[in-house]
Amino acid sequence: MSVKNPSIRVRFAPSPTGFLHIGGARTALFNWLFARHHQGSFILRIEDTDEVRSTEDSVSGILQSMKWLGLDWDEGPTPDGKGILGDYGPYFQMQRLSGYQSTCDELIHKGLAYPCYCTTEEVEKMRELALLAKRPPKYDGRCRNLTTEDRRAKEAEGKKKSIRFKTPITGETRFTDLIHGAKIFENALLEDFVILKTTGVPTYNFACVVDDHLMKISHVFRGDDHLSNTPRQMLVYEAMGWEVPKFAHLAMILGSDGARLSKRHGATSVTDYRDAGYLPSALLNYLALLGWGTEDSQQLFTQKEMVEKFEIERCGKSPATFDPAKLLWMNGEYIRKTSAHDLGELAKPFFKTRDVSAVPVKTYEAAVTLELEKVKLLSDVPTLTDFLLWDDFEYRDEAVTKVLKAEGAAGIVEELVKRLAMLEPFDVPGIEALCKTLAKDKGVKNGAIFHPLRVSVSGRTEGPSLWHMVEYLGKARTLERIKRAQQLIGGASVGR
RNA sequence: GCCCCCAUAGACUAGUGGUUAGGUCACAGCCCUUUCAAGGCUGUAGGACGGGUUCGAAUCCCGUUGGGGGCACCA
Repeated sequence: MSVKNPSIRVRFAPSPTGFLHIGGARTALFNWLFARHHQGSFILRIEDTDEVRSTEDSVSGILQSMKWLGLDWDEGPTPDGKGILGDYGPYFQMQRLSGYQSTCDELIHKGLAYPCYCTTEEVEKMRELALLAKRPPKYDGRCRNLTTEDRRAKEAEGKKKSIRFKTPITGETRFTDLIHGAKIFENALLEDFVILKTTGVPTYNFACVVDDHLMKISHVFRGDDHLSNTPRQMLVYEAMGWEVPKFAHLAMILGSDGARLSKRHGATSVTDYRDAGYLPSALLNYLALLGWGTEDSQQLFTQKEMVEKFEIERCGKSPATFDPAKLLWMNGEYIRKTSAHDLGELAKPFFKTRDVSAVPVKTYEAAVTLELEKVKLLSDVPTLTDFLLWDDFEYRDEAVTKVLKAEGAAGIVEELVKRLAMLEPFDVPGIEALCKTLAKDKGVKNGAIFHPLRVSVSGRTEGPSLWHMVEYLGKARTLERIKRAQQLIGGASVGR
């Protein structure tokens, strides 16, 4: 791995309480782009302090999704989740408890944090009452000034304690956001928030700061739903006398109804898109455009270009609506840039009912080539190519009725069989010339030849270029298929 | 209730004081064409509203409205 710029260290810090979703992927991408652009380090940290909702499955799911997207990290758990990459590990917060504990002790020692013996119920009541009295629903700080004796008494009663941060009651906290500019928050609006739960596990706003400091994180890029957490975190940095990283709060991604993108908007996890047949490169490109753009509004980027051109300062402030239609278009663009060979390989897992690996590679690739321009999703490949790969396809009723049973079609098909059987070589120019000559001989329009031939060999009215398709099938298969079609026509219109 | 964020067409966006307001998706039409696509061309459609500042405002300031987020021993 190349030498990293030590002054650029960013991280993506998901909590493993579910799969990696689109919003998370976008945050990860922007961090990754920034790190790669500046030759810095991209760190993956798992924030698993929610002991109830965190699961190992989520961890492996997130790692897998990151890997699939190609967002490689320089530090963090190894992709299998078992080892450690980098010098600031472990990268699971539940394995870093001693660090939070000692920082917390230091704050208590400095008089900037204190034990609180209130139960969750008591605090909730406090908030309700405050709200009724039209005051902000805050913890009232009743344990702030407990004497040593008070504390001893509470401990003797066996009361559990959490640790709260002593938020300044006056003054303001200000910072400059790389995207939003100067921001000012009044300290008085903040409550004394819990930094260590009764279980000894840190809360998010505390663990995050401790780790970002310990891991020497230089820039924090996250969703702007965290904007109001930032002053709390800054207060902790200041209390500890630590250098504050630079912040950039990314605008949210919304669903079509304008609400934050969530499960009720349909597919929202990265794996949903993988399974639907999207290419990671296309997803990434689309996500990059959600909240970021170049001066010339460039749409398609190679990964290299994206890294080169990405600038956090060019990120927009306003939330962006996720548009599946544009993603689909973009995926088609990426697929058309993929070679038939690669596309074929990528599409193989999407054949659910047939064993495509039994098809000769060349045949399969040739079939994919014929349909390439129609593929938008990898999952389109099976339905687009199955009638080219296997001969036992169904003739569509509508195609048979409309085209094969049309007036004069039977005679044309019969003549096609005769002439095609004698065609040598059986190639595109030959087939085309043969069909056109036949049209002339019969005194009909080209279409009167082309359409029946198409349906005869494919069972459908739409498909690849006719000549190329027939050439691909070869003489034997073509004739077999036409004979099958003739049986479908039956005697009804023969000779007319 | 309080705090915060945001505001260019249906969607993503460019443009930071003087532009015929540009690009992309979607939509419509035309061309290409045996079909379906792909591609090419053309088109419909846009600075929420109200006040300022200024010779001049999408662009700067204030307000209104609308949308979003937060106010946990969740992250």
